[in-house]
Amino acid sequence: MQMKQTMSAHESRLYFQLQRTAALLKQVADNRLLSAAGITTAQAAVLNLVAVGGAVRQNKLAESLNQKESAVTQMVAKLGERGLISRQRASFDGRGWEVTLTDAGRSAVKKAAAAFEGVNTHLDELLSDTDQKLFVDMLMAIRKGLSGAYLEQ
Amino acid sequence: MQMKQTMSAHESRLYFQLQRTAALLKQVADNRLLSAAGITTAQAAVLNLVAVGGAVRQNKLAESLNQKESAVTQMVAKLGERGLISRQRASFDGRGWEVTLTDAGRSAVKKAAAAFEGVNTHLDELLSDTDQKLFVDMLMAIRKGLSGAYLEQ
DNA sequence: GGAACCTACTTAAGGACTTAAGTATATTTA
DNA sequence: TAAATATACTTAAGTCCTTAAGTAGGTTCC
Repeated sequence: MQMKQTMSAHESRLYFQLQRTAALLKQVADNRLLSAAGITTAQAAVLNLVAVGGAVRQNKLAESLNQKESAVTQMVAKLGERGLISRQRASFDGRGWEVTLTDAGRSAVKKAAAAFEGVNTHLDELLSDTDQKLFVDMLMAIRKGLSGAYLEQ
Repeated sequence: MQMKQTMSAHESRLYFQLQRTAALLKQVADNRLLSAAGITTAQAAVLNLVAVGGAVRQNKLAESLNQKESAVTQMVAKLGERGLISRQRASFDGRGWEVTLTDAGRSAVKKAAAAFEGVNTHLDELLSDTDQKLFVDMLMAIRKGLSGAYLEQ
């Protein structure tokens, strides 16, 4: 029957659909947060972790965000320049830094959270609760099945 | 009952799960393609469109990829440097370029497609056909509901 | 046929990541 | 306790995308 085609425009639909939807959703969220709070979703994610966790070490941030420490170094530097966070040397470890929010950072987080609610509300209108749960379950199944498969050697 | 929380570590589960899964899947696919064909998934996507479409204009590539023309300019420049594609002025329009594959480009596409099959196979093992269909339907529902919402003013 | 407009692409700057290699500071171990 | 190793972070270079502001060729329309 020869139904399977090699990588054509449509093949790997799941892959490309996932990437494209993620990109679109990120753009929408970025636009909203940017105009409401002056920060991006990536920045909001960091500020949020700091807001919740208090004085947070950069390696913890990297771990929570699933990113490399070098990415956190850059992000933290940028957020520091913008006056949204500050750093102090970690007690008991002269290598580490503890990141905390400034007043401006706290304010930005609050605005961002409100804007993000709008995105979530919109999402709620698009997918029912049951569907959302199902969707997230599938995402987690993919992540679980994928993680470690080819990444760590 | 106060069940709804504002942007905490977990809120927006759908959003972050989607972004994280997309990022992981991209990394896995990139690793595979990179070692098998020496190109990334983003590069493979471009080469693939050219392989299928023959002499392709850059604006068409941008449209198909859902990207800006400036992104295509850069990608095409890089692929040209690596000898995977070549460009010639478009017949009937002195502004445009037509992109075609070199032999090296054709070879890379072929290898990339084979490597991508591996990713798809892996995905097939993680989600049943029915689930995949459901999943893609949800992705499309999100995209449909989202597109145009905040992007074009 | 020339001014006004549109289209195809380019350039520059910037955001958010990655890998690889480097610098301190801690900790372990011989 | 000094040498070896591990940890926390930084730096540099590279990828892939964006927006905003070009440039250079087409097209319209009076």
